[in-house]
Amino acid sequence: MAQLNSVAPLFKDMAKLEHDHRVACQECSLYRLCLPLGLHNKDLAQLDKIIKRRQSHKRGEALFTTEHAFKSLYVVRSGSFKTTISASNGRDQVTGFYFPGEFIGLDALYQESYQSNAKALETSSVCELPFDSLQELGKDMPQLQIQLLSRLSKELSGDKTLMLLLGKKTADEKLATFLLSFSKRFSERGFSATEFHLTMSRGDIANHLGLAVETVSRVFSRFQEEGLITVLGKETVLRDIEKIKGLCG
Amino acid sequence: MAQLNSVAPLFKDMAKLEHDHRVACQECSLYRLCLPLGLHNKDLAQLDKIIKRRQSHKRGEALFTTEHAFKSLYVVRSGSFKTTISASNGRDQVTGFYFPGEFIGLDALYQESYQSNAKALETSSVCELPFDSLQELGKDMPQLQIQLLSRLSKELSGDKTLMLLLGKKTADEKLATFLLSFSKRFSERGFSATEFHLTMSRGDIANHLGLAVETVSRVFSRFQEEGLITVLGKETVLRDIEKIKGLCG
DNA sequence: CCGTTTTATTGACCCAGATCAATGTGATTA
DNA sequence: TAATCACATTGATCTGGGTCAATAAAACGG
Repeated sequence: MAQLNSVAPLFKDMAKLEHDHRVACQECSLYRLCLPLGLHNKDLAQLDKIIKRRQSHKRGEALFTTEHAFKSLYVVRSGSFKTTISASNGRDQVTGFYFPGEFIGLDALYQESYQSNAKALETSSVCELPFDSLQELGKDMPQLQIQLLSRLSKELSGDKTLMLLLGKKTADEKLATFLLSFSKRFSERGFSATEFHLTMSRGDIANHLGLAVETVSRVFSRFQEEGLITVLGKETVLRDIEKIKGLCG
Repeated sequence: MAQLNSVAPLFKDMAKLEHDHRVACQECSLYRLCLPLGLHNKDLAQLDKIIKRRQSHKRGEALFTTEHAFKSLYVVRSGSFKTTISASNGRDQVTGFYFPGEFIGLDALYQESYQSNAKALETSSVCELPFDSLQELGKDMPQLQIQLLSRLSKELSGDKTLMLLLGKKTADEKLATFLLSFSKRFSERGFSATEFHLTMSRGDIANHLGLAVETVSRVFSRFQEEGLITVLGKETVLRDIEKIKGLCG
């Protein structure tokens, strides 16, 4: 489908985020989206020392599961992840998608045990923050604690919004809200707000939004017929953002 | 209904929590459920100084709304509250119910503006923690920061569980889960795990669980027919906790 | 205490979205 | 490059729980 050719270069840009994983916070392109924001240079250097910059995870690989012992928080460095929790009967819920600069594992620190499973959606890398060291560092770096609190609070706020979505919105509203949330997050990261690649499967999207895969597929198709979007598999173009906004409820 | 007489004394005990609202943290019966847990006496005294112990709020009265300027976090001292967020079109979602010792307003600190509305479900009182002072105090009281992080993380974890409920559970499973969650929280507060008073309306319960009022009413009735519970308006007795557990999914 | 309003229950009916089924399409391996 | 497999789309049908409607029963205000 020719009209999607213009999108391709973007996905190459995306790959640039998979830069050398040893680069320090100071030079990291994610700086302004990440934990160190607001830290003084000296403090930043301290923080830098405790961060383990890790190998990349392949698509489908677990970053952690509820079976693993809690040791670290993670910040996405490149790529994307999903988190899930499971009911006793095997059903599970995709609780979130995570992009560069976002924290994974914040719900673990209450009981110091992972409450969810995190899995890479594509080849992805993370910065690992050993929680003990982070705690230690926080004792004489109040700004770091404040940043952490702020991150937790942000995720909390997002989750409440998701409760509204899951509890009160129709399938159309859910999809529209989902698309706009991604548009916002991509543009915050310097990518196009209207043309992007959805790294997760339709199944993951459906699960996250409390819908059946078939419903997601149908709504995508209908949105396309109505000229709101263009979809070709995972490549997505928002053609009428204003109208999509109007659909969010 | 005679079999509910035995429940009455409990609701009187409940009223005891509405004790003198000037009592200091050190003597407060909520101590072990509340923020100061783990603080040294000296620190506790410091914290005590910044807390504003406030008048009680009447049923239906707002503790804060998204219109109010963010100034404080609150801990429920007696009674109960609900929080809601609103979609643009007027629909709203009950995001949580809050009991003595629980924090309200944690989702506000990211943007330093309230993201939800909090309303008293009965005559209730709170301890007000001015955020500026709390922040200041946190700078040389790492244990306090850790407690705060822990509280946020706990709420986050609870919200993920609620996403699972909203996205994946049937009406029966939702109600069963709801009842058990209350049972747990009541018993943590020294009340009966099997006999309690639900302070919120059927409408609030329905909204919170993503159901219609009529459905909640019907499931309550059916659970009663099946001998799982006894309900008389808001008075509730769990008659077969094990079977209810089995229904949670 | 009574009249009014709000909240709860119960029944009858309906629909958004789930489930079932068939087919298509794209990735992965050899 | 064909075979396999996981994922996606589309259509047909079904159903859990929503909506509408009619009481009933609390809660409230005077």
